[in-house]
Amino acid sequence: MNDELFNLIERLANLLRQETRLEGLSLGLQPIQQEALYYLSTCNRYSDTTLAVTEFLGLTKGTVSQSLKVLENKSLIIRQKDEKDKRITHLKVTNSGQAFLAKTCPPQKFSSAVKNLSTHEQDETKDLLYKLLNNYQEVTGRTAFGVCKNCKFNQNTPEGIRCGLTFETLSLDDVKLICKEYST
Amino acid sequence: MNDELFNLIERLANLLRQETRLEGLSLGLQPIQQEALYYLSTCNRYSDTTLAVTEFLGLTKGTVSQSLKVLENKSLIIRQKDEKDKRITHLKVTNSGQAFLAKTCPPQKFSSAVKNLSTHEQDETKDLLYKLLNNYQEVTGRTAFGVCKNCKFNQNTPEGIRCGLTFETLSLDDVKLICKEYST
DNA sequence: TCAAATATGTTTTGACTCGATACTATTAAA
DNA sequence: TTTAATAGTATCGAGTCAAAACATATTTGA
Repeated sequence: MNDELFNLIERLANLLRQETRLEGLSLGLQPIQQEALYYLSTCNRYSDTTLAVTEFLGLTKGTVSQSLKVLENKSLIIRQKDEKDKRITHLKVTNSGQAFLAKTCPPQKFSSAVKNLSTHEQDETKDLLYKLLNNYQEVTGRTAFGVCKNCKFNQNTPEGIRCGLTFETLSLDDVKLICKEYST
Repeated sequence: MNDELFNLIERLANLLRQETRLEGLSLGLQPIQQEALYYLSTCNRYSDTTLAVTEFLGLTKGTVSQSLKVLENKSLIIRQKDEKDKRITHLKVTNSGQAFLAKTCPPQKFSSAVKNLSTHEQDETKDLLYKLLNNYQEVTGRTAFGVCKNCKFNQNTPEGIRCGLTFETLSLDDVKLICKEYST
């Protein structure tokens, strides 16, 4: 059974990677670079660093550093030094980066395939994969990476939404993003 | 929605790849080489060629040829010339190849994660991913790769099970394997 | 019948990925 | 104030990958 699930996920991932390779051809972007760019477009301001990308992709920081350099050279991201901690550099997706992602991510044929499932099936698949991923992340002991508003540190106070870790106020857009400190 | 599904599959695949990398360390096997070996252990005698592996992994035949050379050098597979068509070479997994796969494929932590789902959830996930993969393969126009016994060419005659394409008799083990001619 | 087209597969080349290691700079801790 | 930890970059070598050229074997078709 886990055999079959393993096989299915591998094959879906192979197809995705293949389509991603084609979509990235126009800008000369490799699959892994597109994944990094996509992640940066979905994460919040606590999670837009080289190290966060490293944990998310499951690679080493040296490797990721190189991929990010490519994205910067192509003006798809820009670097912003952190105000308080000068070791940290924030990575922000530029407008042309957003434009590229809007066209290519998720790949068109994948979206078509998803649309051929019923709405109920789509929801069901999402829930189940989410459970599986959570289990897997727990077993491997990795950073969970979840959506801010579902996090146990997320506090809805009379003065607005707040993060219980940083004590900063969060906007309605903020809480939709992915955070590396996510915990349940 | 397809955004979320895309993201989930990518992340599961990243974790799998990472674990695969670790598991392959003992034999010096790269993730893609392990995937090829795993495929060869699950496919039938019509689908154990360089070209079939190429289609399955979605790479080019030159690339795959190199990965297979590594597997052969490590005595995890052997080559068998086809009797009828001398262009074709069949790739068979050796005993040590099978032993390696039994230990590492699917990765242990992934299996643990799957076991934390209920039996019903596991079945449900499998069915949904199977549907999604089928849709995706259809949209991309790729070879489907399905299990022999579910194929429209599979014929259950009084003289035994037969393939309607090759007209060869199939054993009970044969029909459990993956075939590149699979069609519904 | 026999040349042209097609199919299976290998080899080579160059761009890129990746982990490992060593390195710099900044911050935290003892 | 040393010492350790954190964030990140640079370099190296092994390996992936697509593309192209190549070698054989089979099929097609005039």
